[in-house]
Amino acid sequence: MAIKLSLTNFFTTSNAGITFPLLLNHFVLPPIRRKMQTVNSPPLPTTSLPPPAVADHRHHLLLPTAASPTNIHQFKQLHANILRSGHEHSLSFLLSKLLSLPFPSPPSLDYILAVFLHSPHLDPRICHRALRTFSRAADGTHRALTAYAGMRRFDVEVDRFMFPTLLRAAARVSGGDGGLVRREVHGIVLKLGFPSDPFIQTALAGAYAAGGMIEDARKVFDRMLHKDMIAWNVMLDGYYQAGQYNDTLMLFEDMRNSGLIPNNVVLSTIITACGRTGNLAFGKEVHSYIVESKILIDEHIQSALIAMYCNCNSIRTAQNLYDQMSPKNLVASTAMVVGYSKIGKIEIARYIFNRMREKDLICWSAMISGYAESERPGEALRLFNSMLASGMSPDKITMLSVISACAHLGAIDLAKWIHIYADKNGFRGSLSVDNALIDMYSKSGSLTMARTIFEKQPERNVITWTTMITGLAMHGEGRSALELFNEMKAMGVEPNGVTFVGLLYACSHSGMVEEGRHMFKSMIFEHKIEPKHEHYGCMVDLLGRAKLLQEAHELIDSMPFPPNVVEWGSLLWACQNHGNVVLGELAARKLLELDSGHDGAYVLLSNIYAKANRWEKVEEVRRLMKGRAVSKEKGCSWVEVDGEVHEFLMGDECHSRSSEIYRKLDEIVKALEVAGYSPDVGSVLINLEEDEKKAAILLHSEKLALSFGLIGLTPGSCIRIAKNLRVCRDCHSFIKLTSMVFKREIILRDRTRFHRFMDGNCSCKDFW
DNA sequence: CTAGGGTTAG
Repeated sequence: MAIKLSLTNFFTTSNAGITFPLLLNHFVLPPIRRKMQTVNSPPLPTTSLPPPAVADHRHHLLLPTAASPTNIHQFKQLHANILRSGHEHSLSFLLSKLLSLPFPSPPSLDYILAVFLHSPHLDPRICHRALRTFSRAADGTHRALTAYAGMRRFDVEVDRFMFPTLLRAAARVSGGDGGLVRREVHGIVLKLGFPSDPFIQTALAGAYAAGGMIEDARKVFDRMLHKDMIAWNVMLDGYYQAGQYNDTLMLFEDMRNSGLIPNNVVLSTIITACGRTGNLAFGKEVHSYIVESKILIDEHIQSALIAMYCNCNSIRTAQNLYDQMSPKNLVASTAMVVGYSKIGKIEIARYIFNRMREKDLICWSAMISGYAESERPGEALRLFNSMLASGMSPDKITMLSVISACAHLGAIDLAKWIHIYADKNGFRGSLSVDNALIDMYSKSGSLTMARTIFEKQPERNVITWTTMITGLAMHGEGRSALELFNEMKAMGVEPNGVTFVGLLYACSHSGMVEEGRHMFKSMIFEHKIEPKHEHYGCMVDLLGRAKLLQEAHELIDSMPFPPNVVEWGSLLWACQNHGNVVLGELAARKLLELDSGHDGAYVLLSNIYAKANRWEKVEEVRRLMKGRAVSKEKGCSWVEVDGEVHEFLMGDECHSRSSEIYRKLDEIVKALEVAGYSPDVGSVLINLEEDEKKAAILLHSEKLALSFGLIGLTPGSCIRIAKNLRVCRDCHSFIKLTSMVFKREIILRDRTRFHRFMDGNCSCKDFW
C-alpha cells in the first residue's frame, strides 16, 4: 500500500515501472569466454576432477603455483583452470578472493566484473562487496551499475544494504542519463519496498542532489520521518553545491527548529553559505550561536568564519579572528589574501602571502588573481612565473586567472605564449579556458585569433557568446556583434545582463541609436532582464554620443533607483563633446554630490566652460578643485616591445632608458610640428603658463610609451599601447599624426575599446 | 566528510 502511494505520488506511472529495466541493461560487457581466449594457460589434465560438494577447500588443486592467488596473472590462470575443468561453481570462490584484494587497478575492475557476471551463484554478501568495490573506484560507476543490472537478471535478492552503495555509483552518473538512472534506482527502491528506510532515503536524496536534481532531493528529504544529522547535512550541502545559498540558510533554520544540534560539518557549510550571499547578519548570528552554545571552534570553523567575514566586507573582524589563530592555517591565510585583494589592499594581501610557510596551488592562484583583478597584470604574471619556478603546476582555475591577467595587460606576445602554454599542458578544449582565451585575444588586439578559437569551439555557453560579442564591440564591429547575437539566439542560448552590456556597448560605439533603443526594450520585455546601472550607463552613453542629450537626461530621471557616477559621468562627457553648458553644470553638480573627489568631473566641467569662453568659470572650477585638494589621477600606460611589457606613468623617469625616451619624444614632437601639430592644452587643469602647459601635456604616459615603442621598433611591426584610463584629446591627435608622419600602425587600447591608427586615421568613431 | 582560488561587464 505504501509502495503504491509513493509510486503514484512521486513518479508518473510511465517512468516508474516501464523504463527502469531498459537503462540499467545498457551497462553490459562482452561475454567472458571471448576474453578468456587470450589468456595463456598451462595444459590441463584431461581427466577432470569430480565437482566438489562445497566450493571452498579443494581449490588449491586447481591453482598453478600458490594456495592463494596474489596477482592478476595467477587469477587468470586459476580462472582458466576453473573454466576448462567445468567447475564453474568455483567462480564464487575466485570472485570472493578477487574482491578481497586491497585496490584493484582499473583493468582488473573489468576482470572482476566479467567474473561477477558469469558466476552461477551470487549471494547478497558477495554482491554487496562487488558493488562496494566498483562504487569506490574513481571509474567504477558504470561497472557498479552493470553489476547491479546483472544481479537483477539473475534474480539475486536485493537487500536494503545494497542501495546506499548502488546510489553512490548512481550519484556520479552525469548528463541526461544521470537523471534517468537515479529515477530508475528510486523506482526499484519503491518497488522492492524500502521507501522509508532512512539510510536509503538519505542516499537517494544525496544522489539526486549530486546530479543537481535538487527539487527531487528535497521531495525525498521531506518524506523522511526520521531525519538524522547526515540527512540534514546531505540536503544542506545539496543546496549549497547548487549555489542556492538562501535555501541553505532557510533549511538550516528548519533544522534548528527541529531541535537538532548542528555539528561542525553543518556549521562550516552554513557559515560559508553566509559568506557567499554576503549575509553578514545571518553569519554573525551563527557565530554568536556557536560561542554561546560553547561548541568547539575547530580549525575548520575558524577558517570558515574568517572567510565569511572577508566575503562580507568585514575584513577587520576577519583580521581579529585571524590574529587569534595559532598557528595560522593555510585555508585561513588564503581567505585573508583574497579578502584584502578584494578591497584593493593588495600589498597587505601580499604581505600575508609572503609570510605563509607552506604554499599550495590554491593560495598561489588566489594571489595571482588578486593582482589580475587589481589592475596589476604584470605582477600577476611575474608571480605566475615564480610559481612555476617553485615547481608547482597550474590547474584550470590558475590558468583562468593568468589568462585574465594577460587580457588586462593586452600584450599580444604574452597572449600567444600563454595560449601555447595552455595547449601544451592539456587545457585546450576546456570551455572556461577557451572563453578566457577569446577574451584575452580580443583584448590584446587580435580579433582574428579570438574569432578562430570561437569558431572552433565544440561547445559554447552564454559566456562564450558574450565574450565574442563584446570583443567585436570593442573593435568597433557593431554590426557583426548584432549579427552574432542573432546567431546566438538561433542556437537557443539565452542572453544575460552581461550580454546586453556588450550589445548596448556595440550600438553606442557604432552610432546605432535605433538598434540600441530596441535592444534595451527587448532586454526588459522579451528577456525579462531588469536593467541595472551598467545598462543605463550604456544607454546614456549611446544617446549622449548621438547628441540626444535631453533624452539621455530624461532616461536618468526615469531610473527606478538613484543614478550613480557612471550615468552622470557619461552625460557630462557627452555635454562636453556637444558643448551643452546648462546640462553639463547639472551633471557635474550631481556627480560631485556623489563623489566630491571625482577628478573627471572638474576636468570635464572646466573644459565645457573653456569651450564656451567662460574663463571666469574655468578659474572658479580650478579654485574649487584646489580648495578640495583634488588632483588629476596620473595616467598609466603600457607598451610591449619584443615580448616585454614596459610601464609608464605621467612624467615618468624611472625607466632605465629614460634619457633615450625623452630624446625620441623631442624628435617626434619636432617632426609633428612640421606637420602642423600644436599641443591642445584644454585638458591641463593646473594653473600654469601656456608654455608650461605645453610641456606638461607632452609628458602624458601614452606619449612616453609611444616614444619608447618607436625606439625599439623593428621594421614592419606595429606598436601596441595599453592605457588604463580614457585617452585625452591631445594624445589621440598626437598618436594619429605619429602614425602618419612615421608610417606606422599604432594600436591603442584604452579602458573600453581599441583605436587602430594608420596613415593619420583612427578606426574609432568617437568625437575628438 | 567539512574550510581557501576561476572565465564575460562595471
